[in-house]
Amino acid sequence: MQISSRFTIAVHVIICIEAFKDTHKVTSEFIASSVNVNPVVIRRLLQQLKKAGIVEVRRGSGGADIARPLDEITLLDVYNAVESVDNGILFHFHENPNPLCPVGRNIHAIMDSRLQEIQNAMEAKMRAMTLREIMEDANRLLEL
Amino acid sequence: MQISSRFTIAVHVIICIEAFKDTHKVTSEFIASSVNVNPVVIRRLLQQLKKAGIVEVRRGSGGADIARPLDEITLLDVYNAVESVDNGILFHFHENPNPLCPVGRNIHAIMDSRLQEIQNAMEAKMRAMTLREIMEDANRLLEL
DNA sequence: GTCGATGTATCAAAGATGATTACAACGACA
DNA sequence: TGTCGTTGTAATCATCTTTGATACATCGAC
Repeated sequence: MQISSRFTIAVHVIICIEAFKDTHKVTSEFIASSVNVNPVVIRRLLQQLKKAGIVEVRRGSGGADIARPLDEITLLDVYNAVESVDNGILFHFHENPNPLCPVGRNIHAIMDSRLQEIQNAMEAKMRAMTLREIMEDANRLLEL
Repeated sequence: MQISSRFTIAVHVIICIEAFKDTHKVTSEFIASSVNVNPVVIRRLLQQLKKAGIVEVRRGSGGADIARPLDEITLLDVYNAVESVDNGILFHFHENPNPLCPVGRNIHAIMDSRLQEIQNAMEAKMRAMTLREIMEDANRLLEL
């Protein structure tokens, strides 16, 4: 099972907002045409990013801005803003292991800390990547 | 989006096979009652684990065994056996970014290596956890 | 040949995703 | 103040994935 495209789209959205902030009014429709999805999908994502304090969106006049310095936004912030489900637990556990079986009774005690450790490793990597680094790479490519 | 319960169920299945190998015939029905799912779900999982060389399943007489030493089976082996989709790519990318937009044209170049790095961190953790360690923890709990 | 179990097809139910339409509310500006 | 472009959001739909469930041919041991 894969992590949904909302995450990669969200990064795409942020890069667009930053890259075109001086030359275009970056509306949901503008972003949607770069990502190639429906504008409503972008608006919904922008709402999630706004709730997380990552972007600001202007009603009426239209357009969006980044809400805080790029080096204070990590990929984990973006991920949690748009993907987080069920208290941010990555691994879905089968719901009702049989308490009458010794294994069923103890499977959580056996696995929970390990699953958490795996998730921590992934999140640590994401936390170490800031939008600033990503934007620097992007600018290098966009200028060519 | 969460990783499906197939992964945690698969680990549960393996622990059951190992824990009860001397005292029960470990059939799909037996395992299903510990996990609390339909036996067919277990049989499908056993097929995936068998294809990965992790378990052996006996037709006719019934029952399953672990196919190789527990310290040569990692959580990553189990994960790949039952969850792997789309060449093992964890992050689903939006399909058709606009090649006429500089950002759309370069989004893969900007993100692919970073996404891979995140996935690598997660897989490295899983590779470092063997079924042997897990079984040792399990035995400690099951004996109480 | 019987019997219990596996291997697998098929269908249904439920949940998530993303596309799309529609429209009220908003803010800037003439 | 009224127009206009845009956002915020609801509603609906098709599609996909997961899981549950039934059914049954096939297998291996006895």
